[in-house]
Amino acid sequence: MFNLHCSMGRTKLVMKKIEDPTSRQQFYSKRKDTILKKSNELAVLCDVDVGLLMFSPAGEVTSYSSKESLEDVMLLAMNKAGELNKRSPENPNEQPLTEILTQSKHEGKMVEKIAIVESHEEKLNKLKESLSEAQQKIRYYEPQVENINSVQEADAYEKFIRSAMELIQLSKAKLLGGQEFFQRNENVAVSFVNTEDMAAAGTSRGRMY
Amino acid sequence: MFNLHCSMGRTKLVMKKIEDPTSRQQFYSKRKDTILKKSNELAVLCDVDVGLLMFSPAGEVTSYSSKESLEDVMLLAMNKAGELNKRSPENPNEQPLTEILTQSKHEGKMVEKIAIVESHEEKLNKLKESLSEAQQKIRYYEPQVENINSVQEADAYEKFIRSAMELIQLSKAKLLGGQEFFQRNENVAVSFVNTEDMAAAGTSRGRMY
DNA sequence: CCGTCTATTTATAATTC
DNA sequence: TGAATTATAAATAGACG
Repeated sequence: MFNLHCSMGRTKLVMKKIEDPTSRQQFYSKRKDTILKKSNELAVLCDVDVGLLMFSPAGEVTSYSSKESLEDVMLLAMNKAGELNKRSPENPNEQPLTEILTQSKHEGKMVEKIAIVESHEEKLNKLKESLSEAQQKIRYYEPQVENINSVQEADAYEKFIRSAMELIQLSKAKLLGGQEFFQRNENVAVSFVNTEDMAAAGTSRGRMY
Repeated sequence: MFNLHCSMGRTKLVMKKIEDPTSRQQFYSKRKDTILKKSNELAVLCDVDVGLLMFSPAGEVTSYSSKESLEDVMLLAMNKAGELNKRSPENPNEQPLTEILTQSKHEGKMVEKIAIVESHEEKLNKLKESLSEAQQKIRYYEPQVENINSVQEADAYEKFIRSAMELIQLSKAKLLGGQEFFQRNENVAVSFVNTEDMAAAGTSRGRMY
């Protein structure tokens, strides 16, 4: 139900607490630096305020802020939040623009993500279906000999495969000029009797029997 | 001396404010998501507390915290040491941070959603691969006559299909007591010569000529 | 404006020294 | 053990639609 993996490098990691303390601390140190670096890049390149707090597995605090102190950034956010609380009492209908912007953006994104998840679920199911269908079909063409228990069953498989063979033979005949309908190959001879079977074979695609 | 550049991709960027507002906003959006994701990874993999606050160029606040609220993380840090207490806020907690708390929850859910999307994408890709493989195989068995342009091509298909037929014939022969290897059917006769072709057909999958 | 693609750079897990 | 190396995955800038 959740993201199982993350990260680059030789292999992917499971999104789950690293149990070995040494590895965990090592991991933390590296990743912490990267996040710090990227936070700083964001703050500088976009000229925005960023505040960051991280606790190491040992409890050591690392903080970053684009302003003098992290508190300044927090206060900014608090003020922002406070602004959102202000409503003009005389005009209850009049919502502060900032509130509309921020809230709707959040909601919008949530809805968007949920939509993506749903669409993926749909795609997944369709794909699974297609795959299962395709694999079923392949079972007809590549039957497991040990699973065939009767001549009738074998005949059913054979019929199916024969339609494919007929298609090819037909194709070859056409390519050779359509003159010799009965083809002879180095090591295989196939003869056809009527075209009904061919037609039937041609339309038998998609559904099995 | 210092890091004058940053980033991956086609070129390096100068560590300086992006002047074009559109580019800046675009840059912010992408990078913000990455930092959120990585912060979450750090929190989960290392089982530590992380708090993050980012302002967009437009002033929109994005927050993340591994705890219920960013406030919790902040308080943790404040209790930890005076490191962050350079300035004691003149209006301490005059405004409860309910808004931030709410936003944190939103972001937390966002992270979760993003994770789901990613795991789905992974599954999707795997399925697509399997399906494409299966369909490729089926193309050998159900060639589109109109797409076969040479006898050589037709021969390749034929060999492939023949191996399936041989399997069936073999199976039938066994079921019938292994006496008649050459089967005769109502309207089609197929004879086999050697098994080399089968092997060849079996390995020729993937690419046609 | 927003997604997609691709070449390139970064980040980094595993491994080596 | 831990710093350096290597192989691999992720991030992402720029281009295109």
